[in-house]
Amino acid sequence: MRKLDILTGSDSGCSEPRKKAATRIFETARDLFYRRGIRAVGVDEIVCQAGVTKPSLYRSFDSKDDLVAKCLESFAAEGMAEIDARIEAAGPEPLPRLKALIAHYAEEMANPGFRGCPMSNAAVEFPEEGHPGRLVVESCKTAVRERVVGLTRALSVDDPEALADGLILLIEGAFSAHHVFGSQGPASAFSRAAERLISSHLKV
Amino acid sequence: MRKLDILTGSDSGCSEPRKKAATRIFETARDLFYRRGIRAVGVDEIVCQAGVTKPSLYRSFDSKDDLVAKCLESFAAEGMAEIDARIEAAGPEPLPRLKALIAHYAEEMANPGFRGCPMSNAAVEFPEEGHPGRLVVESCKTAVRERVVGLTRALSVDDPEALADGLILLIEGAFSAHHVFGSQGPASAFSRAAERLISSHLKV
DNA sequence: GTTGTGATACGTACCGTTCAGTTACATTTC
DNA sequence: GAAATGTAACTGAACGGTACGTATCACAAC
Repeated sequence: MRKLDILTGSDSGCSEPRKKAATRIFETARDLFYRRGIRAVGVDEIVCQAGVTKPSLYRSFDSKDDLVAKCLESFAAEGMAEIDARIEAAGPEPLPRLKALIAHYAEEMANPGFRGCPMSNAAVEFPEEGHPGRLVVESCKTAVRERVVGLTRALSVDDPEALADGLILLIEGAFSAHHVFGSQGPASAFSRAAERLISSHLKV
Repeated sequence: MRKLDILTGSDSGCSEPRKKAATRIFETARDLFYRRGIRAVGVDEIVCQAGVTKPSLYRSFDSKDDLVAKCLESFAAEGMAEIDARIEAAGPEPLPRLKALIAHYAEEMANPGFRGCPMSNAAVEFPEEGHPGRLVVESCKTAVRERVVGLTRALSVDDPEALADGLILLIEGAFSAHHVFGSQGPASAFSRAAERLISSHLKV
């Protein structure tokens, strides 16, 4: 249980005395897994690019799968914190909160380094039930779905669950379409489609 | 160029005299790649499950990547033929044709063996530009996008391109959401969301 | 103030396995 | 007698993973 403490790399002061091996490994793995895919990246490449050695990896992580799961957990926590912050910043009114969520995803996809959702990508790479990484993905996606349906239920719309799921389809679709078409493809229609879907549920 | 001829395995008659090695390899690879992922399946497993040997694989295919690309081509051709047939069967009216396309995807996702779109999955597994499999994916997705935009342009709607892209987001989103949530998740809202999006563009 | 000593952190070198791909040759099938 | 396939071994690289040696630092003892 203490293993994760080391990942923070809290050196408290000093002039960048080179991060701890575990931290370097973790950050490098996160980057490589996201950019190139998880199965496509071997542990040798991770330690090489992190400037450390393999035993350092296995001292801090039980296995590659463990490292994968911890990276995905990090992605999930980061993503959830971002959308929660974005929703809160939109104030108390339900509609602006929902639109803030849409805007957040639209901006995220406009980032130059964007290469889809790390969770959705992992779900494709690990179809086998029970994979440690898959569990993280499932709980994260479920949490997001609950956030969205929580927002639509606060709205005065017909069938808020259907609206929430429709919006999730648009979000996931934009993630996916980005892989093939980039940000100028169908993903560019994301915000407008989401707004249309919302208003079609609103005007009853 | 003759290599593909063998894949049809046209034995013309006889009582199932065991298919040709290339055919068995091809069909087995298609199945395994789709069910388990491309990177997760090795050539040894393919030839083992196909009941053939490795030299037979490399006599018919230049490499694993070549086999991957040919499998993806097959998926693409099959998919395109299905949606074209479905659209044609819907008659000459543009709206029923578009709705037939939506219905097709909805039915496809209801299949028990459904595990997302082979093309979209491959795009996640092979992010590197220029991969032989990726070229197939890109041309296929582009062709589908052209089909959809062709259908929406035939409709009297405002911004048919935006409608087409919105529908593509819903389709891709349903593919993607299916990986995590199965057919009972957000993907179940696919048809209704598509209909709402279409009518929101129609009533102008 | 130098010299033990133990714990932490890390690297060197290697393990066995699996990967994609190949070879030479024997066997089946038509 | 070709053409297609199987047998059995192999290559070299990459894979995930590990036994073991070494550097570093804190804290003590002398």
